[in-house]
Amino acid sequence: MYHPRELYPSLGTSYRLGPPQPGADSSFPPALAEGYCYPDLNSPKLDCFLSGIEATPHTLAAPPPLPPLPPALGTEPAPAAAEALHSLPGVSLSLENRELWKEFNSVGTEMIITKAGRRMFPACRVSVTGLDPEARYLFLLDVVPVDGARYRWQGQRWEPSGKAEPRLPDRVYIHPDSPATGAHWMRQPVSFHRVKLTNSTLDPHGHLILHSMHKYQPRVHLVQAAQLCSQHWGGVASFRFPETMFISVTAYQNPQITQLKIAANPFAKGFRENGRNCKRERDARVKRKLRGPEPVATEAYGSGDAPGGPCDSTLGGDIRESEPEQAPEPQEAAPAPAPPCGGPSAEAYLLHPAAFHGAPSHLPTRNPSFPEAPDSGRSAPYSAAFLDLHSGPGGSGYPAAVPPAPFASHFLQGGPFSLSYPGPGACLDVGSKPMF
DNA sequence: TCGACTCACACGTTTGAAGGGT
DNA sequence: AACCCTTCAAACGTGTGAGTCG
Repeated sequence: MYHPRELYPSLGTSYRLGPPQPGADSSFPPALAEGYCYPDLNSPKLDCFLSGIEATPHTLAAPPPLPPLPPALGTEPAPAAAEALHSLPGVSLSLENRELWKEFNSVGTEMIITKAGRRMFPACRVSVTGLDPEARYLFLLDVVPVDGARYRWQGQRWEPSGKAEPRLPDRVYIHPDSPATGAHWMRQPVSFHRVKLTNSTLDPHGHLILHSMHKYQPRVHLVQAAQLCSQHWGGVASFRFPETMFISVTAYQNPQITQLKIAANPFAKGFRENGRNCKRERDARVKRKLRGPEPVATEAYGSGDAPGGPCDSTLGGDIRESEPEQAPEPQEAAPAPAPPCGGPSAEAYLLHPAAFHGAPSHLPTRNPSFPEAPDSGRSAPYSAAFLDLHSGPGGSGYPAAVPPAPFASHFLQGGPFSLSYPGPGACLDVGSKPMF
């Protein structure tokens, strides 16, 4: 694996990547292994469809040492403007519901994962600026392991308790509006509330597959794509927000998180203090049941807005994100009647996103010809069964102002992209190392 | 025995079809 | 015919707690 700092020494030392710093985070303790290198936190985990881009795998240099981890979650200062880099100059992302995330993060965010798939709450909701209004972009979300440890709740806090499980198939969630114009994306916040997390390794629904009791970091990727069936992808930028880090669980461990979720998530309204599903009411129901038939409840059941209950301003946008008035212009989103695109290509990605969501018939298979990454501890990547991303010029249709940075080569080799501060609190990642 | 996981459950929210009015 | 609005039922999203598994 390459590290951008080695490839591009001019980036300096504050590139945000590295092992946890002891004591840096009150909620999430440092990983077990001292000096553990983040597997690929700072590289877009899109190798599920990028790994097959090149016919022959790279010969890898020894992994360079990694710079330190970002400081405590939620307390991270804004990165220095000159340290970020990507190939979409001027583009910045900000986390819309940052306060809510920070509230969860201060306790230690947990995300339920189930066999059938569970939504993330809070959801990643970002607003973007600096896009070319005319150009088209894809918005992607993925979740990568933060370290090589498995965690256990010790009553008061999360403690590392052993090595992490082997890496699972990498999956990427594609925002349903993709591809859409920059104007569309900048018109309103972009919400990923439909993303579902699962612990089912054979999940057929395309949910993001995670291990329980592991720490993860969501990332948002922005990819410039000239058109729906584009053979050439343009600039790429990847963002992560430290406050969105979470531990995946099958049942909540920290009661504080449970209370926060109930308070903030409208779907859990029934569990609030005055809800019929709150513990007191449920206990009462059980007692009544034991005594006899439950009388019809006629008491005025409150609106569900518990006193002091949440006023999650993000929910409206999150949940109603796909409402008609926010739906893209027909020619913008145009996900429906797609022209036939033959052969493996980026078109396949756009036309068959399920392939990258893990639909059974399209699930990429491991490519044994690719050697295992030397420093990641991960298994060989999944080959791109449907994508053959062609780099280079020729009919991309990109504005001249945009560097002709082919998607594939960007992720595979990195590049001397112009620098741009990603937005308040956001850490901007860039694919600067080969994926295999 | 214990921790992690699964499942059924009750309840609230969201969604979209159906119907009626203008 | 084309809208707009309201109603309603089904689907979906929640946390809970009992049961299961290793």
